[in-house]
Amino acid sequence: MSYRSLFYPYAVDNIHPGFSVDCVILGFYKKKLYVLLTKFDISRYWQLPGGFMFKDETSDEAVKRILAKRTGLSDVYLRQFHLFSDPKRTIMEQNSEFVKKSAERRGFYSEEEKWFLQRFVSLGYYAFVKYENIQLSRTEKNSVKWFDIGRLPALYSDHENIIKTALETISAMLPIVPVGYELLPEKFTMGELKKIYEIFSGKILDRRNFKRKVLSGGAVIQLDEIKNSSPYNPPILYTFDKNKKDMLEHFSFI
Amino acid sequence: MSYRSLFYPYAVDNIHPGFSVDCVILGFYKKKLYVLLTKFDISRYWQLPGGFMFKDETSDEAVKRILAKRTGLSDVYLRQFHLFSDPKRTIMEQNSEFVKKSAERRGFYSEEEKWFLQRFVSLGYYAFVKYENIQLSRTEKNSVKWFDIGRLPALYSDHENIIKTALETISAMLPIVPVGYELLPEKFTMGELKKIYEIFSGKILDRRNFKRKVLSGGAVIQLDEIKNSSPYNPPILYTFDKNKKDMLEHFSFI
DNA sequence: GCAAAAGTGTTACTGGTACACCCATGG
DNA sequence: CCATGGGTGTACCAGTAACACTTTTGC
Repeated sequence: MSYRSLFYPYAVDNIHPGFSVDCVILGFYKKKLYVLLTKFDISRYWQLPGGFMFKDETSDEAVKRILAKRTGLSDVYLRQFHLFSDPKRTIMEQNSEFVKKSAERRGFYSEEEKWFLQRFVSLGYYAFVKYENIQLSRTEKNSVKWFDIGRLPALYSDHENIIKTALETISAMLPIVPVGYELLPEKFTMGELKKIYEIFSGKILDRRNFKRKVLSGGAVIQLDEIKNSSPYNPPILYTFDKNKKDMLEHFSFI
Repeated sequence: MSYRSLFYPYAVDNIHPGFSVDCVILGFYKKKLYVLLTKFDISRYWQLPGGFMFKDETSDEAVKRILAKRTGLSDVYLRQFHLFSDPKRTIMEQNSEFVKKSAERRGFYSEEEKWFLQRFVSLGYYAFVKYENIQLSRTEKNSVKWFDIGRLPALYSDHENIIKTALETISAMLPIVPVGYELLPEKFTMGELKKIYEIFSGKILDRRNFKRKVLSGGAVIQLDEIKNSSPYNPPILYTFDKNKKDMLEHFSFI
């Protein structure tokens, strides 16, 4: 059996040199924040979904392409947040090991993949997706899994730092990031929305004041429905007013 | 007379490939915002101070190096804000013309400079400097000038867009950017501080409310001095409380 | 009946907004 | 004496913070 290069479809002559993108894909599920990570079977580390930029692409297009491949989703809220450019961020031993294992499996060593053994700067993106909409497209060579943001496994390269920086950036910009809108499903409870803001802000919010403020903004409307699947006193469901979607980037619940 | 390459000290084998940095250096003087631009004598366009990143540098180090060379300043407030990656952002005709003119002047054409005729992505930084501290280090081949932000000349490549994006970014993040602290001299008047916030926010602020808010924060202290050089009723001078400098990144005058 | 989640309303305080009058200087 | 910049204080309103009791459900 023959293996295609693990770098496919990337090669030295079709990518922008020394440049990669990495994407911190966040999802919210049962009161917790999760980040989507992938692992190649021959790698010892989990890593952020990422890849390279073709010569005729913008970085946004590259990330969208990569993300569509991993999650099947398009139209995802996606923002670049930082370029990671420390010359020491690329851990050359990890990359060498990767190229070596890939070569072993293919049964021959190819000069072709030498381009991978150089310094890369990486543009970090964060993305918000609706957890339930994602179907993890695992293949035999490539696992994809959600990880609780508080319990990350050993990560490739500086990816732990990329995740940390993403979360800090989002926190700092919470008032102008539509984090609730993007992370929650169509219908959600006030408790879920509150929880998201609590996670990112690191503060406990008052239930009653939070609700009043959210509803006073007018972008969230109360439905005539309750979520009866939940235990205890069933909560009311809410939804975002799609007409006022634009407000969400400029108005804040916090 | 022989000319050194205009790209000196950059060459294909010492820079990170396909990557540049550009810096929007802002200064405040007499109620107006200025941006620092440079022009090579052989170029038809003004441009942002920028350059390339050496193989052993971070992008921050590259920008600091470039900025020190242009302005003589170190310890400048400097932040990356966006990576410009449109494949069409590099206007190849402009670059070709530049290489050609440079070659003509040197009297020979060198293959060496071919690396300049490729696609570059550029990491944008903004910097705040104290206008009065800058001495423009013009050379015979290279002009450096302040331009009123509202009256820019024809700019190289996508630099007009980079400036526009920088200003938008700063506006969006005004509450967490210490714009007053970095742009104003040691001693300043309340009117000057207010003007800076008005420029970035695009709003007219109430003099009395602004002052009250600023002083209630505690990071600005009133001096026992007036600025008697000014016309009309001489204003009181203020200064930032250096002990509370950290607050300025987290507290807002607006 | 107890624990957990969620529903509801009032009060007090603080911070923001709006606004008017006076003073100093230069032309 | 007028235009311009700057100094000062008050009154009102809105938004925020703090807070208690009741309901539903499962165990």
